[in-house]
Amino acid sequence: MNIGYACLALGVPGSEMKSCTRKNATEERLLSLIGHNLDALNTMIEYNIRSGIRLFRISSDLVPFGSSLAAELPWRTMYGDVLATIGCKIRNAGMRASMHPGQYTVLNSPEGSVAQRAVEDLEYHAKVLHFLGLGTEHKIVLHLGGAYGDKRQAMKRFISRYTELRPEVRDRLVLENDHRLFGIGDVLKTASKVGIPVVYDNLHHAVNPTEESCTDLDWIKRCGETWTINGGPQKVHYSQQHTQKKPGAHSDSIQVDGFLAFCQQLPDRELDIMLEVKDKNLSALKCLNCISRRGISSLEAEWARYKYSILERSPHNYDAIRGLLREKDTYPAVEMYRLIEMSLSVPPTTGNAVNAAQHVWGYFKDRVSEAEKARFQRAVHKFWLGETDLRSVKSTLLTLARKYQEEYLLTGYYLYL
DNA sequence: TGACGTCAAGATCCG
DNA sequence: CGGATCTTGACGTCA
Repeated sequence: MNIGYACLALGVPGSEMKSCTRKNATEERLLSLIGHNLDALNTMIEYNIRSGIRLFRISSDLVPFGSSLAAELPWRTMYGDVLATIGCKIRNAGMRASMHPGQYTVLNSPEGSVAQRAVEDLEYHAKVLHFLGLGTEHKIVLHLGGAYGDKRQAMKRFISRYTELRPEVRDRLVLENDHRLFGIGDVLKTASKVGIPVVYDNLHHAVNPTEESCTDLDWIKRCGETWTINGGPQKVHYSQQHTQKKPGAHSDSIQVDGFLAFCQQLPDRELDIMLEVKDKNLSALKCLNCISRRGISSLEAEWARYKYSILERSPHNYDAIRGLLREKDTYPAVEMYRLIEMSLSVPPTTGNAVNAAQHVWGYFKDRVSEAEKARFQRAVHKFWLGETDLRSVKSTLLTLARKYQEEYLLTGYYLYL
């Protein structure tokens, strides 16, 4: 079973994507952005391989305005080497990549120009995967589109537009249920008419269920039948409801117990699970560490990345986790992540937050300029007085960590959580 | 016409 | 001036 995350990685220096607005989008600028983003993608792929993550969604913004302004630019030739390198790494690692145009790519729109732009957008996505040298098991996930007051008609229009797509696009396209209009029943009905594989999204289903009273497992089995041999293993999307926000909003992190319960009822066959969650790779690593025994050193590495975030919220749990990891012949993954989740669910007290920030400050306090020192102290002081929030203290520290290349802090989670 | 979702760019504010 | 923080942009549908 592969578990993956979408588009960007936290705590991976050099993986940041860039973009620009339409009015600043000269050819020159676009080409340089594409070069930068390909390097960033390469960095993320290398991180994934290092971390044992073998499922990854490539951001649609890899090529800014890829289906319009940049569509005719020679980025394939200019960046042929990086493209080949990235593709090789993905294939050699047995990693599966995917892409997912957003809610604004609407193939079934009654408006011809909207549908045409959707076609161009899908062609752009297929081009990225093709230029990377990836086979058709590396999919493009799409929603059915709009309803326009007549769902059946809208589903029919999707099918007719789908059949007109170029084979390069059609062979990669898979359909996902959405959280508002087309439930998994609608999607299966539509997809089965033309043989499109279906991605089941559990949270979309929870928010927008299909009439029939089926469990996640039932739907996953039914979707499984749509995945043929050359399409690769079945894919599902898994996410959890954010406890504060409106129904359908993704949680900040995947709760390990909910995830394990979901996994336990899965069919006994190959399945790729794409997590949709704010903390991205952090949850992917967590889930991987919890479903397979990856050695205590893997947990120690995780602890090193989490520890200041725990220190600022729960010094008690900080000690408890250190205690857990002291037993070298155990593998207390689930216990450790439960303690981490428990800690992260409460906001830091002012005193603990300042204490943790001072610990982190210790990494470069001897090297910084007087001005930087003053800036940090002022930020802490204002936070102490309640005049600003912790984010400003952390962003000051992040700026310093970048400037002084403090790898340990840049690859830890404290500055990003 | 604004909400929806998501990210970084761009604009502005501040010491 | 440089860095922190806020607002805007990009996209289409629907209330």
